[in-house]
Amino acid sequence: MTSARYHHGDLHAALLKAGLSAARTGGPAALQLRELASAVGVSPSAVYRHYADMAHLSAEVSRTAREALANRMLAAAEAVSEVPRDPGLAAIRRVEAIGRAYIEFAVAEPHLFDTAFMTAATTASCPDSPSAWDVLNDALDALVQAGELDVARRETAPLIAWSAVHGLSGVLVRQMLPPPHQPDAAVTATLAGVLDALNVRRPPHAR
Amino acid sequence: MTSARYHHGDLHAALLKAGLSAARTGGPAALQLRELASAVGVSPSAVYRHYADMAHLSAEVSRTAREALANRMLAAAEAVSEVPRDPGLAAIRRVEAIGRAYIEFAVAEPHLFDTAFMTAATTASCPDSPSAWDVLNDALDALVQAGELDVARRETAPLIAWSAVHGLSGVLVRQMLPPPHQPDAAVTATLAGVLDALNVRRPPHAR
DNA sequence: TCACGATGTGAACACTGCACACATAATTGC
DNA sequence: GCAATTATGTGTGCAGTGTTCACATCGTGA
Repeated sequence: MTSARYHHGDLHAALLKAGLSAARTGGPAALQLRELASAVGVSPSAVYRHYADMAHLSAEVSRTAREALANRMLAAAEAVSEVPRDPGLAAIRRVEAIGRAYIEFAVAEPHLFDTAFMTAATTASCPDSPSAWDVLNDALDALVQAGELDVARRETAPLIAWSAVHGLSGVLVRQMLPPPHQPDAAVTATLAGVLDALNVRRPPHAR
Repeated sequence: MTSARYHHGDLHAALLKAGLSAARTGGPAALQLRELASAVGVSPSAVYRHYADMAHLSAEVSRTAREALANRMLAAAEAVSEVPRDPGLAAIRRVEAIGRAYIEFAVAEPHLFDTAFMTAATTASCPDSPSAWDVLNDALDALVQAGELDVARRETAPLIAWSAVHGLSGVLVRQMLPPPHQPDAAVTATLAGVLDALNVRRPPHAR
C-alpha cells in the first residue's frame, strides 16, 4: 500500500467511514461534503464519482447508523441466557433487553441516533440489512410462541413498544425533561410500562 | 396604515408569521433568512434588527409551534364534558383526549410538528407560555385527585405517557411503519396501552 | 428645527453543494 | 508490449446560503 497515490483505495467506504465519524460527534449537521472530502484527503468533486449526491451519502451514513443500532439490539437479545424451567422468562427478558439496548444506544450516541432517524421514509428505497423493526418483531414472535403474549395483542404490540422506546429515546436525547432528570429510573419505568401495556408478566429481577 | 413605506410596521411579528407559514409547508429546512425576508418584502439584513441570528428566529418559530400544540391539547381537554356521577371518568377521558390531540396535531401538521421539536433543549432559555408538558401534568394531577391514578405511579406517569405519545407521533410523521399502515388503529392501541401502563381503568367508549 | 436613535438598504465576505472541462491512473483490446 | 478506453481525482466557477458593515432613511423628542 503506497502512501501518497493519485487514486484512493476505496473512496466510497472511506467517505462513509468519515461520515459516520463526523455524525458521531456533530450530528446530521456535520455531514458536509467539503468537510468529509478534506477529511479523507480528497478534492470535493471527487465525492461525486462515488455518490450521486450529498443526500445519497447522508442517507448511507444514516442507514449504517440504523444498522449499528439494530446490531446492538440483536447482541443484547442474544446475550440473554436461557432459563432452565421457564423458557417464557427468557423471551420476556429478551424483549426488555432489546428495548434497553435501543435506549442505551440513543443515550450513548445521541448524535448518531439523531443521524439514524433524520430522514423521512428512506427505508423503502434501500432496506437496512438487520432492521431494528425486524429484530423487535422476531422477539415478539418468540414471546407469542412461548405463550407469554396474547395473540390478540400481537399486532399492536410492536407499535406500542416501538413508540414508547423510541419516544423515550428522543426525549432523553433532546433532553426534553424538566430538571428532576433521572434517566435510569425513566428507562426502567418506561420498559415496565411497555410490559404492562402488552399484558406480559413482569419478571422480578429483569436484569 | 399606508401601503409602501420605508419602515415596516412590525417586522418582528411579520417574520415570525412568515416563518410559521414556511415551516408549515416545508419544515425546518424551509426556514431560510433570505426567503423569509423577501416574503415579507424586506432586505435580508433587515432581519438582524429584530433577531440576533437566524437561529434565534428559528427558535422562536419552533417555540410558537410548540405553543400551538399545547393549545390544541388544552382545548381538547376542556372540550371533554363532566360526567354526572363519575368525575374520575372525565379526568381519564381528558388524559386520553390530550394524547389524541397531540398525535392528531402531529399527523395534521407534520412539518410544523417537526419544527416544534427540531432543537435540542431550547426550552430552558425561554419557556413556552402554555407548555405541553405542563398541560399533561395538570391532567395527571386531576387524575390523582379523582382517585383514578395511584400516587406511586404519579412520578413516572408523564414520562410513560409522553414517550409513547410523542414516539408514536414521530413514527407516524416519519412514516416509519411497514405497509400495513393503520394510523387510527395505532393511535387507539397506543392510547389504550398508555392507560394500561398507568393502571387506569379503560373507559368503555372513550370517545 | 434639528439632532438622534431606530430601522431598512446594498455591497461585500466566507461558506455551502454542485457542474463542468481537464488531468491522471488503471485496465482492456490488439 | 503498446495504444485506446474507462475509471477516478483535480481545479475552476456558479448559484445559493447566513452574516457583517458602512450608509440611507424614517420617526421622534429636545
